[in-house]
Amino acid sequence: MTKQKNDTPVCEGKGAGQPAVDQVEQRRRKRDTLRELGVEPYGQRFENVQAVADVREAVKAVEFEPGKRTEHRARVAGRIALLRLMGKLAFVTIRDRSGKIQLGLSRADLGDSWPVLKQLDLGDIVGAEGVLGKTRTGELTVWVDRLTVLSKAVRPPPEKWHGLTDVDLRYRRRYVDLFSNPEVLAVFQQRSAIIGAIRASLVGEGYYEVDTPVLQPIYGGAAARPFTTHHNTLDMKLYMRISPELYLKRLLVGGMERVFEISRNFRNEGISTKHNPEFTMVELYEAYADYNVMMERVEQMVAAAYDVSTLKALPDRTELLEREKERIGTDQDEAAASAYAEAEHLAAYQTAREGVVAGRRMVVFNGTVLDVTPPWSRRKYADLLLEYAGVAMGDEAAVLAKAKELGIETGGKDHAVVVNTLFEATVERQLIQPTFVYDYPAAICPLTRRHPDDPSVALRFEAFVAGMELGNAYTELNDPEEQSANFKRQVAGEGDETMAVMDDDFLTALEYGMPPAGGLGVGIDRLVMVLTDSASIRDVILFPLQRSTAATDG
RNA sequence: GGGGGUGUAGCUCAGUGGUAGAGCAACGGCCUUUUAAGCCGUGGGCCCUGGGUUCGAGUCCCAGCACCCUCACCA
Repeated sequence: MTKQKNDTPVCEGKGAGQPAVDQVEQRRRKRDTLRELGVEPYGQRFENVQAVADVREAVKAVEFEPGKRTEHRARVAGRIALLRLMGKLAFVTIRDRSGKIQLGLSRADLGDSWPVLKQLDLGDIVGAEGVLGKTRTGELTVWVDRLTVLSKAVRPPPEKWHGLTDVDLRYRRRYVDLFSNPEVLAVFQQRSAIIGAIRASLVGEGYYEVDTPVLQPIYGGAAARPFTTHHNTLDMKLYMRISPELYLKRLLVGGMERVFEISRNFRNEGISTKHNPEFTMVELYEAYADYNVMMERVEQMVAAAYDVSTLKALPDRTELLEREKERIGTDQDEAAASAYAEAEHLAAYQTAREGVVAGRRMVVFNGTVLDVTPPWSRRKYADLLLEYAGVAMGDEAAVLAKAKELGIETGGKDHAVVVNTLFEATVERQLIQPTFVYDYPAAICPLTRRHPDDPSVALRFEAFVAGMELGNAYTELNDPEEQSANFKRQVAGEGDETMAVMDDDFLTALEYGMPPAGGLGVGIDRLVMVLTDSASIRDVILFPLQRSTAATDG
């Protein structure tokens, strides 16, 4: 749909009289008029700009007399969100990264610059300087004496109240989504803060941040199909990494005893609200630790991430929903069920807010209240399987019977694989509150040390939140013989954890001696989803993969 | 891959087989403290694409394309 419409150039005039001119053409004309007025429509550096939020903060304590101006000056810049021209006076609301502020412009103040105003449109970027005041209605206003055009937008922005809602277009033109939907911008600002907090948290524990290859001759560390590519000069087949694991462990061998990487991984698998072909993990390894330490690291990182994001987000989102509810209330035939759902959602926010007041770290995700305050619940894999599937992990007959009952394919599959499929089908979606599930069937954990008291299980845990896998961790296997044997089984295609090629160099590294260690990967995108109440992974990835690249136009 | 849904003006959306609609945005006019500003007027459409049924299709049928939800698959 986008292609067809946007390729249409200027609308042709129908019938007699004036030719019909589309909005882009109108704006181009205004751009030209600006040049005729001696105003360059694409400005340059605009110095000493204050963020709108900083302007507000600076005069927080000032007592304004409504209708009067003060001596406080402000210099701001942003995109025009609202434009109201009234004869010799205009109000222009601009938005920058930190918020909105109103500009007041009068012909008396602007003098010769006044005609410039008529050439401005919604979506243009302007700079303005003037004195602060409040209108009779109490709105903080910059009474502009100098107006600078910084960028003329020749395309009109989306409708000002609803913004851009077409999901496809929002992802394809994320830049429009970002400037027209402030809550989207807020999500990505929080994402930035969350990654910063995780980084700071690990650096504070003495971790080194490293970068390991994205282009790998041998892929490993996870069971997923890779994207393949080719290097021309070396005439070499390469894979985009599916995991940084095997490289980070080499660094443990090298003596970097605490390392982490914020790693973009690429998996050539299905796309869903929880899966994007490229996604971000923080993966870390800590010598002399084990998976119990890794549980603490998860709790610590999530707490750090929470502290920089949700405390701010909670009231904002509540306000947003209240506004939404109000809007629905005014639309007469809007489904009452929808309003009810919103009310339920608000109730969840209320509960979360009360929890926060009581000192808990609580969020609302998809309408469910989650408490991510450490410590999280720790549950043994086998116990959960017994509880939700009603079968003992070691009881092959019972596991098979239950799997068949649920329509799970079992033919020719390893017992551990059947067990895990059963686990995924019965247990995972029940794990709403943050939970560490530990001691997985050993056969599905080729990189994990086995339990010293029970070799059928491995020292691995996965972290679940809202029925979604958030992280995965092991007490790392550092025995090269055992690792070699596990790899051989994988290459042979056993246990559903296949590997294309043996990574001999990794085994060589282990033979030099890798310290015992705990290792952990946490899905950043999913964590951001939970902390920003985003229902789809595409809402926390700036440019999620979309079909068809032909949609761009001039 | 299965099931369900959506696709109409720049944006958000109505539309009952019979000449294509609203709000916002745009254009013209009035207006010096407005609040999603208002009032008067004007322009703007390959109704996703391709077939079919029909005297007549935005509407009904079939196929396709794109997106969303869901199930399946998926460390």
